[in-house]
Amino acid sequence: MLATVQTPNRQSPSASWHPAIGMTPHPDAPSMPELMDAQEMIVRGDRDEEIIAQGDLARYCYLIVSGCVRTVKLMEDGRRQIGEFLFPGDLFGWEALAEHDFAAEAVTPVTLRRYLRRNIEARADRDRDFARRLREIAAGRLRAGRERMVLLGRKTASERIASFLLEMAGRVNPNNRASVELPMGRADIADYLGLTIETVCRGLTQLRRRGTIKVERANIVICDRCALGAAGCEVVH
Amino acid sequence: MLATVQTPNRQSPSASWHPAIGMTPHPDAPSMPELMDAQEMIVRGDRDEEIIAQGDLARYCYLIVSGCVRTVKLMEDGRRQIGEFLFPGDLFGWEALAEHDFAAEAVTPVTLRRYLRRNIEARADRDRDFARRLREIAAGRLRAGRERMVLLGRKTASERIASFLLEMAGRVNPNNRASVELPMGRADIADYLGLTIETVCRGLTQLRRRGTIKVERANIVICDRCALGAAGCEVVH
DNA sequence: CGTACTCTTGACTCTAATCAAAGTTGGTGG
DNA sequence: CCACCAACTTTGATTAGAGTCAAGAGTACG
Repeated sequence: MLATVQTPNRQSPSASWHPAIGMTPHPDAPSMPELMDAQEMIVRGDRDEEIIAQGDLARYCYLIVSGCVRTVKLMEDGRRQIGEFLFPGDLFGWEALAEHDFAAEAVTPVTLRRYLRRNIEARADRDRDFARRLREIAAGRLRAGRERMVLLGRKTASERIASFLLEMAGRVNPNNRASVELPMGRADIADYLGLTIETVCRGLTQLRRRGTIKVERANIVICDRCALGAAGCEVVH
Repeated sequence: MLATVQTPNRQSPSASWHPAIGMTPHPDAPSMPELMDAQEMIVRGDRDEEIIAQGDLARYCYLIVSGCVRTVKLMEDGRRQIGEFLFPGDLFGWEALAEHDFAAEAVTPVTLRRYLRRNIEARADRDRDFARRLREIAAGRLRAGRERMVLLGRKTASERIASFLLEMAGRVNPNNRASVELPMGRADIADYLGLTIETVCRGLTQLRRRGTIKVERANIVICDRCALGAAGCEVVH
């Protein structure tokens, strides 16, 4: 759970004020969306590193520059539910109240751009396009959430797995949707889909035996996109 | 699937332009939150009436004045997932893109205040407090959604039922949390919790036999709030 | 080269779904 | 006012799908 510090050319004396991650200001970081003030910082995190802890004071939010992040909710007895996997361009943590109600962890090594939440709010107050953009982001998340409730509440194990592969095929590498390099392990997939590791494996095996996909650890090749859509109860319009 | 028209003292000639619900403008309707322009209307809906259909052009959104509404997503084979139950003061449908991605139906007879979505957007653009309020609403929904993912993905049937009763106890009648008059039937509860009707019944029976609750059709009395919290894996802070 | 993971497969168990039927309740019309 | 019907709820018996437990196969890394 340690953090790596990106060190561009100058070192900030106030680099250690974040509870979980060491960091350094970085003046000319990539500006994925049409963001933002000064005071933002580039933050790096190793695999499995905690970026936000559940219950953290919600001072910051983050934009993913590279890598993959999972949001996690943990029950007291250890049961775990992953809320979403996030990818470059995704903003998270802005929608908190006083405290973050979920943890965010690096699935792969990540580069993040960190913002003060109050700066986000301030910018939303004075910039209507930005505010509108925030509403769109929120709307998108709400839609995705409803779709996931159908998955978690009503789909069978194999349907969940097929849906998952299609979702990842669209998100991980939008250029080549026929092949996915999954950044997360089977345990994460299971906790995302409300299943166990074993059931995820069996589901993948089943799809492989049918010739719908090829599986080689993290690398999934989608051989029959239609069959996968059907297996995942994809709604055709 | 018919709609009742509230007829105050004057009749609008343009009263029938909504596909699903007949309606009449009403100049002095209750103004639950700090809303809004003219052009809003009071709409009434009977039990089980469809307010928004999945795929509807997203022109309107609604504020609940009285009654209870469910948001529904339907799979092609009929499996159903209820996203949320909404109560007076709740706004829904504002977070759509071009089309509504879910249906909204009246659980009980409802009174709604209808707004043009573009008016909401316009008001958000020029009124920063209103925009902020919208963000807060969205944030609340996102939080609730994550909590529900834990429920749907990781909780057992009895845990879901206990959690549900506590949630409703807090929402239906915040004054008296010891007794809940559930507005929805067992089928709706089942589709909200990702269970079957039978499992919901058995769960309630189990809680009743333990003396945790009393059940009389829609009326639930919570006898042992602590036991119910424990049964629902309520997180204590 | 061995150790520690992660992934996969198999055998068995158990929770919740399915199928079936018997209460309850509320509304309607005689 | 009462009887009947339809819808909803509850309970029981059985089944099926996913979880648990256990062990083996691959891989990555020191």
